[in-house]
Amino acid sequence: MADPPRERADAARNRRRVLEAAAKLFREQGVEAVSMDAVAAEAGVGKGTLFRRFGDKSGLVAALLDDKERELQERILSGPPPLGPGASPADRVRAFVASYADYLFDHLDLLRVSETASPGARYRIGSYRFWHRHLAILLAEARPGADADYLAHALLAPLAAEHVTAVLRECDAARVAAGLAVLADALMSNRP
Amino acid sequence: MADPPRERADAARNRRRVLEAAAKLFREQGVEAVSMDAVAAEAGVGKGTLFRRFGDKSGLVAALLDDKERELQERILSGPPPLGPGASPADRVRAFVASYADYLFDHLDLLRVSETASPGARYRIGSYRFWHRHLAILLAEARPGADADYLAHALLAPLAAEHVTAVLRECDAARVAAGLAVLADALMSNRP
DNA sequence: CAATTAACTGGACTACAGTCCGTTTTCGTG
DNA sequence: CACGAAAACGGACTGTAGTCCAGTTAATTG
Repeated sequence: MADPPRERADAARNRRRVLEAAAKLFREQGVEAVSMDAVAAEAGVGKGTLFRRFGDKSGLVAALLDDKERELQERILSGPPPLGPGASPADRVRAFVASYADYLFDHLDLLRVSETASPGARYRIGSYRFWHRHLAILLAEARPGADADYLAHALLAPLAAEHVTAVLRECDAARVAAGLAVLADALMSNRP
Repeated sequence: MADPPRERADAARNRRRVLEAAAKLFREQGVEAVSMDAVAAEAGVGKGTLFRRFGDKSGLVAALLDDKERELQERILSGPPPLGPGASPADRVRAFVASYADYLFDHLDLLRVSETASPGARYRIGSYRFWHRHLAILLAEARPGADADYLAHALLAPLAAEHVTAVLRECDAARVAAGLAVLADALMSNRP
């Protein structure tokens, strides 16, 4: 019934070429310095192809991050506690914030570009929805009565790549991680 | 000794023209839709002049916001408590978050452009420094031992115009304001 | 294996941000 | 008022993001 719409061979070939070219240029020159023109040229592909496939730079970078991101999501959905299921909501929130911060520190440049390439990009990407949903469920469980949906957004705000980049100019990574933990703790405690 | 370097008459005239033109176009077409070319044309001024004076769109918008921003800063520095001096640090933080949120809701479009025109713009503007410093001082007083500097950044993160814009697509302003209050409360409570 | 068709391709094209630099204007000084 | 330096002007110029569409190519079908 549902025909499986397979990816055409040339399309697959070009996708691979583009991702390899992008990875190479980003490694050599830094993510921000590389233009889409340059990626297309290095990949031996027209601009139209590049944009048709990835939408914009944010999409291209997101494709490069896909594996790492999926791995973190797997650990959340079915990995060992406290990040995975089994621990208390409070512990899982703390574990998420810590793990996400690690992920962020490791891929700060890519994430910053992916989140800021177009206005509001961060909040439209599928993965933001994932992180938000995960936190909202845990917060609702840990703090019944609170506006878990909003608080999840608020807790993700200081995890924005651009925010962390700016803060890292004054505070080192350890302070940021510790501060985030304090913030998570504060939010998880049911205050009078 | 220090010669007072006055602003030249033509410079003043053009500055006024540009700000009037920008205000008009922003009002008519929305901030995002107006190009710098259009502002220069409407003002009857060359692009070079526009960029020399305001740097980029972020700077132009910041100039338009200047009055409102200064007013809020005045109220913080010397207005009545709890926003101004005299109230407890916790109350002043709460009052700041509420007042800043109002300011944000009132000028969301301008602020979003001003914060996102160039990468990291938000954190370079002088006013960010002001808000941060204010919060850091209050937090240090209310939570001795905590990393007030980092926590001030973290509390400003969900007050980013782009963040609020994105969240407003799901939560109305009242929920955002209430959520911010909860967040501020959580941060001010000295937990075990 | 030829015909069909849907998807993919690539580069010319538009619009915008931001720079550069030769020219013009202002304003203090003699 | 004339002059010269400093400041400001403005528009041509460069580089980039993103669009568009006429031509090409891969899969499918009889």
